[in-house]
Amino acid sequence: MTAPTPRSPRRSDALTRDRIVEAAIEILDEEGESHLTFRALTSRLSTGAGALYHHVANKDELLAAATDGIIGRELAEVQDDEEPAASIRATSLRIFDAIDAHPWVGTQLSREPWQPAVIQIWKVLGTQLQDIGVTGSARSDAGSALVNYILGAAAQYAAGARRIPDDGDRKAHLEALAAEWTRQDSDPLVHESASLLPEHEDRAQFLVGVDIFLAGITARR
Amino acid sequence: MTAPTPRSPRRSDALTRDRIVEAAIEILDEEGESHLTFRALTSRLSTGAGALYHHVANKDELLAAATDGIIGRELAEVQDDEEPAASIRATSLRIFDAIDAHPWVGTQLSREPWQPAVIQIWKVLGTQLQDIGVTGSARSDAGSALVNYILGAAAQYAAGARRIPDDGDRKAHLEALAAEWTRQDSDPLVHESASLLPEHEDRAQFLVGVDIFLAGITARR
DNA sequence: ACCTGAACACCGTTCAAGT
DNA sequence: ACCTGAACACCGTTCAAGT
Repeated sequence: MTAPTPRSPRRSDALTRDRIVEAAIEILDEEGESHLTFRALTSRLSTGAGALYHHVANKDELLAAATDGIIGRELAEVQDDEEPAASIRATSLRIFDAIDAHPWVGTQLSREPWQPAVIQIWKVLGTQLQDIGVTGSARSDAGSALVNYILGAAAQYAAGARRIPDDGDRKAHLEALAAEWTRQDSDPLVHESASLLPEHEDRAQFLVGVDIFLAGITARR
Repeated sequence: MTAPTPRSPRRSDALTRDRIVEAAIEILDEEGESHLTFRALTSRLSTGAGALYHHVANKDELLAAATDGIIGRELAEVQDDEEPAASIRATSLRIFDAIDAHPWVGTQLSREPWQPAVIQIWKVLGTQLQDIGVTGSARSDAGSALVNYILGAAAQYAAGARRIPDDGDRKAHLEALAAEWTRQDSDPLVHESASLLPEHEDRAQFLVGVDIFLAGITARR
């Protein structure tokens, strides 16, 4: 244990790990994943590259910390519903919405299974699964299915949203994509999928997936 | 001028897109994702960078083509079982095994939703869902849930396998990870998960996830 | 201890020049 | 048309030198 050392007044702009992670989140949100570089960070924080490495091991750790920051804030808001299945739906939607607001989080979450943000998700959903009466290795199996579904959907929707912006042109984009599919492929199933594409809503479809897994977990209990 | 043109041993034929994709798959399999560079490719194919760009638009397209090559070969082997649910299990396991053999495929599949390999997976599973009696927008919802689960699990297991090699030390690695979890976290749920970790089998757990999904589809039909 | 910023060892991609 | 390979505009990371 160290004795409380008297310190000189902290410079208000002292570099800390948190400040670096915050700056990284700003760049990721404002300019996108490809613009997060150590050079952009040093410029935004008016420092040198070596200073950043004094607080952060490398870029992977920085991305994991930024992701953990976003997911942590979101999961802190989770309030358990009286109906345990409703809590699982709410948690899943929170994660979906966080990724919708920060697409880079969707990419990062599927990159490293034991990063802090993924462990957080596991813990919250694991507890909620316990609440609906799933325990032991069944909980571990159900949790893995649900987490893998959420992370997979997250990555796909995030990548899709990056390509097809959710603006006024969204429907036109989806119609163009549907037209491309039907042109390239005569399979009637592809045609049917293409016809459904323009009306497709990511968030609603994501929730249907959560419900399918919940129904499956209940059916097998 | 003297007679026949000297050629380097690997360069016995003209450069084609297929030859480039094959060489990329070799590098990815033998040396890993981080070693696939255009410089490594030019060296293996005894050519220049510009020549590669004459056949392939960029690195993303090359990775998508390599992934499509692996997935295409694997799905071509799919034979429909008499029991339609068994066909879905078999297809899912084929994709899992392909990713187990080529971890980079798992990473790539979750990067771009409308790449050829993902569309192939959609088509095969969509047809098999049709066979168990799911049609219209229900098929689209179920297909999205199943594909997202498979791709999410694929990415997680592939990233995990990269960190914890499936060799004699696997169990020791998992025990060390479990010990780390329990040290950092006193939550009894985390302790229970940690105790299950060393005996955990990715492939079996993946299949349980597919079964949960199938049970959910059946329950909601 | 904390920070600076030049230097190192790479990248993907382009393009004038060759056959 | 197809190919070559140097050049360009970047990267993440390191490290001797400063305060």
